[in-house]
Amino acid sequence: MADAGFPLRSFPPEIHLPRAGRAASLAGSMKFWSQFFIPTLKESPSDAEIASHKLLVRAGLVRKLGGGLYTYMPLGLRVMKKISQICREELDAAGAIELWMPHVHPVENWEQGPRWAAAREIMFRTDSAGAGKGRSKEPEFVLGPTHEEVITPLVKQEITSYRDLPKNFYQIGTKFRNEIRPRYGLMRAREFVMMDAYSFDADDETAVKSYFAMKSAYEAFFKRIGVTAIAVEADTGVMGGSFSHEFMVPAEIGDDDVIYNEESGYAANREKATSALVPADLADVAPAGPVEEFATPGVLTIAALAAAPYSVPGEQQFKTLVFIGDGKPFLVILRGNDELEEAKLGSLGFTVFRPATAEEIEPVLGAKPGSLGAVKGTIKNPAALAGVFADRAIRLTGNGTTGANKDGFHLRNVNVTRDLAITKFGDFRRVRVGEPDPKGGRPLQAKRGIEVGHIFKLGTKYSEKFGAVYTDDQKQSHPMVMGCYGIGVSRTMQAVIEQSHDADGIIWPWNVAPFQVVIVVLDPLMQESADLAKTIALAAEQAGADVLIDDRVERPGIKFKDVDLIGIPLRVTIGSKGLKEGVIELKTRRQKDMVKIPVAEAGERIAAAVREAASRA
RNA sequence: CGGGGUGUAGCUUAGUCUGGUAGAGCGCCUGGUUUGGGACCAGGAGGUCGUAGGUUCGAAUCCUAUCGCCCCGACCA
Repeated sequence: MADAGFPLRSFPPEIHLPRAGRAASLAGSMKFWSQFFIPTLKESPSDAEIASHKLLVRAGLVRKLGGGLYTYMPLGLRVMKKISQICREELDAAGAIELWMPHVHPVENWEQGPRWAAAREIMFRTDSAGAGKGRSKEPEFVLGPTHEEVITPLVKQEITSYRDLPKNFYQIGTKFRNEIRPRYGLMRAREFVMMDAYSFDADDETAVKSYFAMKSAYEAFFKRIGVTAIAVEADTGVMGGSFSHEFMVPAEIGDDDVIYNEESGYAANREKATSALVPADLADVAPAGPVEEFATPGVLTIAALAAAPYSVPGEQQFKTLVFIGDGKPFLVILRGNDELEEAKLGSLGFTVFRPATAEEIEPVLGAKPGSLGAVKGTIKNPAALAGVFADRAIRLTGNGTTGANKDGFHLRNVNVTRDLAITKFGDFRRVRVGEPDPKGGRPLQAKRGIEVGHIFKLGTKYSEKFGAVYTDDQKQSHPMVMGCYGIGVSRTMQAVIEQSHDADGIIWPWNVAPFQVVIVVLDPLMQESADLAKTIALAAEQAGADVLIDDRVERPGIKFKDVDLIGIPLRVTIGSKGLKEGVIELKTRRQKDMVKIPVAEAGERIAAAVREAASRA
């Protein structure tokens, strides 16, 4: 068989640009499909549910090792590198400094930190009973899910003066979380790639500046990689801290609900979202009379009390929930028809909390679930309670009904201020679509989103625990004010696919495409095709594109299908049919139509197309 | 952790209810015909039916245990 002029691997050496003296870059490294490795699949793997997960596998970007564990294949790795590099550039521009920390942490760091109790569940750790395997004592290690417990002691050690602040350190690397249920490919993985950054400031004012500098860097980052991500107010969760934004990619398959109103600009994670349901100047309803007890045999639910013969509407009931926070029971009071937003209990300051069991409830309140209440004087052992926390919305309810803390009895004419033993009001209910938004009073809407980034203003939670203090110009010692910031790099790659694909495959945004130009050589054994491919590839590469040359000896259908699947933005087709007319074809992944370009102008025109695409990206 | 499903060739799967020679498509290998949107013909290789025990003359199939994976829920920096 004639190998004349091909495969393209036999390129004469002079067309390879010299490496010496060039900066390290992905650019200028054209690949030949026949020499590269892009194992595409016609069929979707049976364990993939969502489009982006199927495409990740079908396009040969990743392969699964086990649940939530993935190999990044050569093509996928190229995308990951590009996303990381853009992330790096934007963070550097914002003044952050890259470093690299171990991902294996001594467990002591975590035991000393503020969130060990809450975080240990999801952390991989060495077997503390590992002794007896040859060594009498095994040190214990955990795999880092993030690095506050490493960076804070480091900064404590290295930075002691206000002159060295502020500082913002970041790294891009592997993170480990033993997710209870990994799913959707890279969306929720056990091992994943994340950028994490940590800012240290002398005071609150500059810490806020650092925070918003990072917010801007994030916005620039997501814009550059070509993904729509919106910043929404978020719950601080286990991280703690004073405020927080999440960056969400809108997508049906997202894990989070974003509550928003387009006109007012309000946007928040449902866990954090609030509404203007309760007016600030709300006056209490006048009591209709003294509290009355009445028998409600067998009535254990809000719905049962709302039904005949009692007919007390849900919003006229007070719902009493019992939780155990750091070992002590506490109560949460909501309107009967409202749902608890459990994340909001995080603001109460407990390290860990969970719903109480029926056995735990009875000795404290004096009744079983279904007849519980918080009316003064009815609680069996009020001294045992860590507090009674009431959702503000219960103030909308006057002369309501609640459990009597006596099985089979309820109380009516219950009024919030007069009758309930409330420690503190707060926002604990889940908002509903249609309620007035807190910014402009317009109706709230909801959509699903994928969380791809998260920024927190942490305050001094970690610096105090680890003693990360500095001395100011008055010789006074203060804890540093911290912020922490994360971007899920691998998750972002999948979010891009989820947001940018069609029935044929992925449509990569220019800046993160594994290759920006693919040259489909339909007759790779023809010398003329091979020569032209070389010329065009060089021109495209010199214009700044990463070039893939499909030099495989395959039928055209297979080549076109593969190219669409892997989503390369610009496609140049060289075929004998076109060459007879003296033309090649140029087509974008996004558009169906193609333009014919005279062979003589090919290099120049392709280079122009590359420059144009790059300038638009 | 609770509920549901599933495990058969590299991939997608049929067969399991009702026990009796393990089948197909894709992919792969050989030869030929093809050649601008996942071709066709002929031939071929490839399977401890997740694993371990049990029932049976006989188990992919029935029973028990166990492991993996997927979905729903809980959970989720």
